Amino acid sequence: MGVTRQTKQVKTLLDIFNTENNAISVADLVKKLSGQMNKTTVYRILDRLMEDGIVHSFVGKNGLKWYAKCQGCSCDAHFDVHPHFQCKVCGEVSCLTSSFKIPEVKGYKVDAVNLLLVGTCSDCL
Amino acid sequence: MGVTRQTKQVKTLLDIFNTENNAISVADLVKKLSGQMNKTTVYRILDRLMEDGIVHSFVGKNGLKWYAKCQGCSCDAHFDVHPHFQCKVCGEVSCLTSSFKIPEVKGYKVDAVNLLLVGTCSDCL
DNA sequence: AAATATAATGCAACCAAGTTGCTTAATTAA
DNA sequence: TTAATTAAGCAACTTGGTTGCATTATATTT
Ligand SMILES: [Mn+2]
Ligand SMILES: [Mn+2]
Ligand SMILES: [Zn+2]
Ligand SMILES: [Zn+2]
Repeated sequence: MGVTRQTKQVKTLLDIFNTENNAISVADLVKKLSGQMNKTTVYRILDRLMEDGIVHSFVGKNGLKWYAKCQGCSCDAHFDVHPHFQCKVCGEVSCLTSSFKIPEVKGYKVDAVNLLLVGTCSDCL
Repeated sequence: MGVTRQTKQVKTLLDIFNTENNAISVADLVKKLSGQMNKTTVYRILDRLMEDGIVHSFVGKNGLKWYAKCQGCSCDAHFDVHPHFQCKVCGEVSCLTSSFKIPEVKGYKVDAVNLLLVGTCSDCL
């Protein structure tokens, strides 16, 4: 299990994910929380929250790690497989609700799919 | 235009991409070529080769940058839009020939798609 | 075959993201 | 309230990637 103690820092992180609709990069979190919390703490809490199925992570177009809140996941399995969208203009990253089928590739066994759409979001169009 | 002079270092890089079927991470290239070539040079040549449509780049599942040879691209446009596959066992990354249609998302303008399949390759099954 | 112009390399220093080991503090249970 | 132990802080480190500038090598001109 991931989080076992309800520390002030865990509450802070949970609050951020509960009020924020979009995904957040770890780098941004560390910056935003500098002074409140050590960056090592941020990384470790995110790890634990992911173990618990509270958040999920993925890699953005520049190789940075992003986190977003899960919808209906548990510590046993991450169910919400979905694409992500990254806006080239404002930089915002969001989870898309549209599902997609895992493509079959002959000779390969596909376990996970990372689908990142890059373009311009509705606000920036 | 990217490459204008046929230096020893450029030839070395081109030779690697012409003999290697799979994608190569920049980190691996820098390691493999250490002693032969400065890492700054590796990064800069890769940039130029990409400008010329000779190689293309993408981000692997751990956020590392990978390069692979293009098929039929020019300095004007990178045409070969395709998914990539990363094997969790041996770590190899390869370009998939299967094409896919760019998904439409209401309200968004999608310019590029990064599709990375993660699983087990035929050698490791 | 020099001389020239300048593209490209090497080097060192730097930056940013992420990790590790260990000490100290805070939460929870007894 | 004490004790057990999870979790936070801190500092040092690692790795991938970038930048500025001096030097070298390529291609072109004379
Ligand atoms: Mn998501
Ligand atoms: Mn490819
Ligand atoms: Zn936007
Ligand atoms: Zn494999």
